[in-house]
Amino acid sequence: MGRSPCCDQDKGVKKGPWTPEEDDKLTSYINENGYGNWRSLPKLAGLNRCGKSCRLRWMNYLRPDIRRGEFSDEEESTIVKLHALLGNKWSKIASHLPGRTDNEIKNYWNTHMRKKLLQMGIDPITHEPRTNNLSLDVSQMLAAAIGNGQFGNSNIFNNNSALEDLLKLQLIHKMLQIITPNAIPNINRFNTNSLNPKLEPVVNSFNTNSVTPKPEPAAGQFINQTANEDFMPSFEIVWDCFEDNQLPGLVTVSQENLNSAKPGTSTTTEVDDQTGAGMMPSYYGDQIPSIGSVSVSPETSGLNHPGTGQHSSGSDVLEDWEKFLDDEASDSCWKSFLDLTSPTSSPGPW
DNA sequence: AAGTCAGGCAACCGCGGATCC
DNA sequence: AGGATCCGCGGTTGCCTGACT
Repeated sequence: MGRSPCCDQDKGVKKGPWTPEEDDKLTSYINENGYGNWRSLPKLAGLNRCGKSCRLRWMNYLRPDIRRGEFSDEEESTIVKLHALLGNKWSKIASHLPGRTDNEIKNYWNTHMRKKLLQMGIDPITHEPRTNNLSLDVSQMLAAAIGNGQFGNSNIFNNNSALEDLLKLQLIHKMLQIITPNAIPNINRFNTNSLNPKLEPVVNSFNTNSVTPKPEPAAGQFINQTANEDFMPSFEIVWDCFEDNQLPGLVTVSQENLNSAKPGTSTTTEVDDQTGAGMMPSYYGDQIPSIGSVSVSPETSGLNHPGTGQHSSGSDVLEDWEKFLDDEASDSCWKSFLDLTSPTSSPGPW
């Protein structure tokens, strides 16, 4: 009845780092015979190892199609998006990155990308800004300036990855919201391409410039995002898997950037095929994107309402902002921005 | 030069679903 | 049918290496 004991129960099997000799034995055995039964493989290959260990070594290191080395911007972008969609499903994420292993992606995420997102003020778990939503309105300086291409040749977008650029842009936007609540347009989507960054604001329902105005809340009224539909902004949740390439609460990466990760393939199709379209509604059911998803009057912003819990979020932004300013590249970014927005600069769009 | 610390990564561990007997 | 085992996955550990003091 049943099977013989698992190899885990074998006594005296070697553990720890693999030697080149062991690698050779495993590689040559699999090259000759293939793999299938990992449990019996070590004995047949002449290895004093657990089958599990052999499988891991082959899958994560010895496989001929393994691609090692730095992750490209495109790969990073893909990982972030897939992680936002799938969570810590490293094997599923790896299946979209040819040559990369789940273990490698997991390690890369934990050591590099998680840190990077945190520095940018993004929660690596929820993929939402570690801030709350403050009132936005008026000047549209950021949106208009970039929309007019005035930043097109500036240093605001350096030779960073598209992801870094987008996250920095988002942080600037968030900071401006705090500095001048009610003065910055709500922006749902940041579209960019590597050469000519372009920002397309999706006007919020409470903006003075709103296209489809909705009733203002009473002064002092705090809006519950999910409970009060009347005050729900007309934000566009258009993250149809990868159709619009929008991270929840984050930014929209251009299709061009995404496609470049896997030329000639449609990421949207792949994800749909493997996860099913039904995944998205439940996802959004629990995690409504926050940037641009809520608009409140000046009176209802966290800055004016201690105790709403929004202050701590604001200080998070300040911390992130300090980190951002510590970044050398930010210097030139800020200069460009301040030059543009100072009274002595050439007339802006506002 | 030696000691300490932190980051990166390969490998192990434990769990759960799939499969076998 | 149900217990035993396999397989794959995600989380965690621990070693190695380079930077810093």
